[in-house]
Amino acid sequence: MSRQPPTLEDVAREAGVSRATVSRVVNGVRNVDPAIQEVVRQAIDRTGYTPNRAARSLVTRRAETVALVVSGAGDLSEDGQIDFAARVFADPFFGRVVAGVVSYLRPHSMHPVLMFAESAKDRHEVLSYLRQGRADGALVVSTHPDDPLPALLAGAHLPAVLFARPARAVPLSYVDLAHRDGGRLAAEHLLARGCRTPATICGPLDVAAGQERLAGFRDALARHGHPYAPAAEGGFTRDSGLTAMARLLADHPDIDGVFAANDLMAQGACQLLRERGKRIPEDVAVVGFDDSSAAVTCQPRLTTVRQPVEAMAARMAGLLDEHVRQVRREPTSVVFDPELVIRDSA
Amino acid sequence: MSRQPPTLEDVAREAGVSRATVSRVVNGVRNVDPAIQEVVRQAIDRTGYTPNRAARSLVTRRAETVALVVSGAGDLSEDGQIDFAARVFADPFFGRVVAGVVSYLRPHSMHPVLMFAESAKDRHEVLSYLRQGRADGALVVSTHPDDPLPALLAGAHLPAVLFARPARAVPLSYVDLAHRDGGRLAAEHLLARGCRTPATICGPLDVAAGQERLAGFRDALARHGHPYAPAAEGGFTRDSGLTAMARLLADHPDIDGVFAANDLMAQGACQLLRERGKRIPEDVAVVGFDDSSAAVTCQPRLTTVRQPVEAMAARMAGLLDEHVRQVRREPTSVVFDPELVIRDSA
DNA sequence: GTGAAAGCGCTAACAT
DNA sequence: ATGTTAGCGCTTTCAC
Repeated sequence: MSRQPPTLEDVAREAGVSRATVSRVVNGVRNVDPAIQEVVRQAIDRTGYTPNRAARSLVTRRAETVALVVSGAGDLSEDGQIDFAARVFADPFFGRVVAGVVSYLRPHSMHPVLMFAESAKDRHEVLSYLRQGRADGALVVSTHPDDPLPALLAGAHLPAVLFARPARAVPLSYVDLAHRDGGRLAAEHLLARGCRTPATICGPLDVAAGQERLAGFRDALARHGHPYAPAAEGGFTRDSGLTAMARLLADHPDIDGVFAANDLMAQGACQLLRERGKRIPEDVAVVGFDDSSAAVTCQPRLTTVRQPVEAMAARMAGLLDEHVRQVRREPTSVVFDPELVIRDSA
Repeated sequence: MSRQPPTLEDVAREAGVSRATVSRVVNGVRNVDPAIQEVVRQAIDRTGYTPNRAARSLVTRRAETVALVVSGAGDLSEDGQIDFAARVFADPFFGRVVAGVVSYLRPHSMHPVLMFAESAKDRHEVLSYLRQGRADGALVVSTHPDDPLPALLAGAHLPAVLFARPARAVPLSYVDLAHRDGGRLAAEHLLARGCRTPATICGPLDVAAGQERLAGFRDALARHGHPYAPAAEGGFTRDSGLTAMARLLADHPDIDGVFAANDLMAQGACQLLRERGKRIPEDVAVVGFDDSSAAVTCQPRLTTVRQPVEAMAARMAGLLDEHVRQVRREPTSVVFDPELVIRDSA
């Protein structure tokens, strides 16, 4: 049915020049007579020519594609896989990562291939994907501190950049947030609005982000004369925030301020608080973390510590690009600053 | 630093056979002596050989990659783009689509490239991406009835499969849900539990899914002696569900059952209902649609019409694969049946 | 400034 | 059953 797509050869014949010349104008290389350039350009339009990427990649050794891999640590069944993917995107965080990555990639005419790596087999697949040259490098978002993928990537000398500092040191670039400062911001805001007994729903303590946000919160509190703040650990999900809030309230009924280590948990906390008839922020002030879509969906709208995920993800893509182009050879880290966004909950 | 990766040639030399033989064992083609197979396999292990995809694609004319494109109808600015991507993933629907697509693709060692097409330029880019042979076909999820992409794809004879029947007929395969049956299911359940004055928060009426769910709901009601049911139009977002519910309640204070055309809107409706002191389902029963993660997050957990998004997306990928492999030549449609999932809200 | 020609690494006839 | 060979479409020296 559909005839073969036109090749360089076809365009060259049409324009009455050589393949090399056409290639030069296609790739915007100088040293081509403007008049000939025009002729070639017209021939391209007439034929509807589009360069064949495989052929180009074969010689340039670039795929102009990066792998965006969401990586766990487990070894899930096939059924688990599908849940993993769906669960991952249930958190507004990943949508923002995707948005940020694409915002960098698109203008550079690169595209992300989505990969999920939850098992040893998956991880092997990611490596082989890169080794096959199907992608020039990997952008990896680990969901688990024990994720072995970063080390594997580094060991294979494959270009990769991480979102967040890995639990175990690995010679790879990463972008991150000053989580500790974020915790501090939350504490100071709660104190400034007059909270007497602040508490926190912290993130999983085996994740650096969880630890650091908590540490920053407690440090700031301590510096203002609050030697102790109750904490209940959550799992960064809405439900876990809700149950953590219930525990907190049971143990310390007089709590009047809560810092939740992400917006989802803050949302859960708000829900429980409302069910218990507490007014927010009058009875209990709530500060979230991330400034994700959940922050504005929440009732009331969340005062929260903003993590500029889109910008971070874009930067991550930029770093990878530099590594791929060999403009940057040594691993580096870029740490972003959090920012307090004041809305209605505190 | 890193020496060139090994090629077929290297393996052949190492194994003492020809390139062709190595290629045969790599591609699992029969007609290779088991003993030689073993020798070759060892040589592959020893050299750490991985086939170069560009070279293979160049001759097979297959990228083993498909584009997963989320497509609108607008012509947004660069800033709009990033919002679009983030907004898209804010709906749990897309995470499920991704999960389903990946569940088919992975076992077939194919991978999805994520693309967002919100402007004419974007659409052109999708077309040229496919024409360049970087992806073998497109899986498209339109977010707008006026989306011109399906027609462009069909016009260019590029393999593509749609999620949901397009507003304007286009010779492309698609998967869809029997939305009308879904609306009927909701109506019958509400009636069966004794609702006297059912109403609906319908989806946007310019989208087929919105229309059909409403029509199915009203038809079923009519067949049971309810000639009229109040409807308020929402935009498939939580907020729009909340305000639609408010309108409904203002105009018809005696409503005792609501069918929301998706779970997000049902969630918004529940929130408003609770704020107004209505008990769910005692005072007002609520039925959602989709059975997304929002259904179980909701308070109370949502009785809802299940749309098997993952299975639909997987099937969509399967259809595309058939078209790409030319196993299927004519466009086809696969319509899935909805199913009522009873939980606590009705 | 332009063309000729040599591959990039692989698959698929075609020979043997 | 295995090897030989001819490309796939492109970029890139190297001559001119």
